[in-house]
Amino acid sequence: MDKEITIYDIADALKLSPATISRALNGSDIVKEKTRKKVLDAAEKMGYRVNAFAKNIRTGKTKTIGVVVHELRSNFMTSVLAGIEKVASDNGYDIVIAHSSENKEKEVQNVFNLFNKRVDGLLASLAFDTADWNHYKVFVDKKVPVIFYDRVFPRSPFSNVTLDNFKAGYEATEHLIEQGCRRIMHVTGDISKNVYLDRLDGYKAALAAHDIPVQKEMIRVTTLNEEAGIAEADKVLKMKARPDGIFVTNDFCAAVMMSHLVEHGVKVPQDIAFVGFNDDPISKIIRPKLSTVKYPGQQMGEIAAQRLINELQGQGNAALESQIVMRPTLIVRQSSTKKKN
Amino acid sequence: MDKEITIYDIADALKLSPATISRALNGSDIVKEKTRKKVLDAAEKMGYRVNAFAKNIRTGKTKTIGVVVHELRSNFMTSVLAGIEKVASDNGYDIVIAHSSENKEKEVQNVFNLFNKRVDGLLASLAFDTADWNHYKVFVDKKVPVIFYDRVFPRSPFSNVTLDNFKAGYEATEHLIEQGCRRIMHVTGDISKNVYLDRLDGYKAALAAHDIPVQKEMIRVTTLNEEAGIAEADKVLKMKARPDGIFVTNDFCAAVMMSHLVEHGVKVPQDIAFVGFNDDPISKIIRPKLSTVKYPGQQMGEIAAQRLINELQGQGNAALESQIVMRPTLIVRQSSTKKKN
DNA sequence: GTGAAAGCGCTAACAG
DNA sequence: CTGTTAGCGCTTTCAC
Repeated sequence: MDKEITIYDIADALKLSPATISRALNGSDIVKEKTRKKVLDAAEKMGYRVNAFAKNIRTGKTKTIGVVVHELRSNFMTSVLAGIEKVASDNGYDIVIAHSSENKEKEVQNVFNLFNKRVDGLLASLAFDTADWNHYKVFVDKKVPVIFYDRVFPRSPFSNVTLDNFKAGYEATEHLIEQGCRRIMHVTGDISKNVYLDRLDGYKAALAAHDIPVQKEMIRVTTLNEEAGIAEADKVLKMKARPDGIFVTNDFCAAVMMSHLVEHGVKVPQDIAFVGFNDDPISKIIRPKLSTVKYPGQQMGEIAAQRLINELQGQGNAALESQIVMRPTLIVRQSSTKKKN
Repeated sequence: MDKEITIYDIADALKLSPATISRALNGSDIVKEKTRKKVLDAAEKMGYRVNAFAKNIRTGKTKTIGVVVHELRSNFMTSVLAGIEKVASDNGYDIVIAHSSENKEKEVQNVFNLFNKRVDGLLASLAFDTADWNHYKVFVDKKVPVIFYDRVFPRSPFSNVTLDNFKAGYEATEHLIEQGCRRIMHVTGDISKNVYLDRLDGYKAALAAHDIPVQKEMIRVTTLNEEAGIAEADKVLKMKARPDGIFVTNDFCAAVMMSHLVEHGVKVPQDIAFVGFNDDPISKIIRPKLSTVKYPGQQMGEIAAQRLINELQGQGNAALESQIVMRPTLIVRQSSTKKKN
């Protein structure tokens, strides 16, 4: 009961050769239908399980794709993962998740780890402070395909799947303008990341389109965590000329800021309108409910995984569609509704 | 550049035997210091990377532990994972995470998957609707150690690490009683899980200790999601005799209920005091801030992982300490503070 | 259709 | 201290 069953055991039991067992198990079409059945039955009955290592060592393939995530704690990310998992398992691939907790060191370590595990391909989203792609070079060297999703390198030779962050930033900002805001603050994250840089550009473009000057002091680059939310709220309270609208690129941070301001007598949306980002559950629970930008995480995962698998199976048009950009949706709730309909 | 470097290549280059290379690479102490250095240098220079499969197939060990999580989306869970990761990597183990999204089918599939991947040991927390442990039997049969954490089987032959849910339930309820509540509602999850059953028992015991009768209609078994929160809040609104305190075993659901009630004119904590569970970030953002029960996720992860590794290394006292229970802390915020100090 | 045999990269006796 | 040798379980020519 302790010993593993191997194809040799099945071969012995059936008076066949290991080669035939192997062929039958792998659905080779040159084995007689009757034999195949017999083998499959025996395998089942004897409790046979492939030894993936032995298989991998021979084939050089692992049928596994690695997924590097920068953070697990978000709704968006779990949706993306769900999408990846779906497509992967539909195509017979396993996935192994490595999460870097927004930490570059960990990301580097994880990437090497996945490389050593010999994943067939890699899907990755960058940690907050990842600035170079040296650690992905091993994959390039061995010609193991890598596709980035969500947080990608601004200008890199890799394929990637992203949200249209520019458009998202533009629409969120324009929405605030349409609600009558003129002094719009933008609270965002590290703009060396495409994600935040593009949203910022969208914000600027929307202001420009409506002839509102961009003011440097209204653009706040922060860590987007709880402390940052409180700190920024405090700064707003101290401003002589407060903003009348704030676009924060993260719901959690937006919620913190908003609560803090409300607690200090600011009326939302009347004094200051708010728009967040992500459609996190928190946006529906907080009062006033937070307007936000939603994007299709599950589909992003599905698309990224499908492209990787296509490439693995040699059907890749990587060169033809190396950048895929997905469209966001603005969700308007009370926090930004100054005008009643 | 495309070909993998093997220990044979190094052996050839250095005019040594593969065995010596292997020994040097694995830090065996019977190899001469000078040779070891030479080998390590060469390996580095030639770009050698172990082939984990070849290694695993020989040793029968993968130096990998599988982690089954019922849900990733919580703060608590990511803390647990961080703890597991820390201990694992300190001991030279990799971890592979499989998440079941509260879905039994997926859990079953993940467990088999990890089994096939030949993890050396398993840490698992059960999905919402997992009721039997048939899928873990393969591990038992092959004597691969499994330790459950957080969500465990109420009465099972496995070791586990849990929160003292009874105590948590007791303290949360007693706190409400001390604040003057007498009609205390308990909103919780599936009580076939230890987690919820024990909290319920704690709730009942606290009521009993204060001579408050337990009323069946005040105990609500729900799914603890958003819809459940709204539905329960609606039911409360329709009650002739409303509760004056509610203990919800999940912060998110508590927040939803609370918001909904407040929106319908209920004053929190004056009319109804609230206590949640988990110390989720949301508990600090919502107004009034939510009292809650916090527990040490990171330590739970560390302890679970350490115990598993001890067992793997034959230092296990599994029989002696098969159940480890961790102590929760009640965090009092505005949502339950009826009495001012 | 099936079998025999070689070998993937590595480790673990057993010698020396 | 180092080398020789024999597999681990599987796939894959090449024969039959």
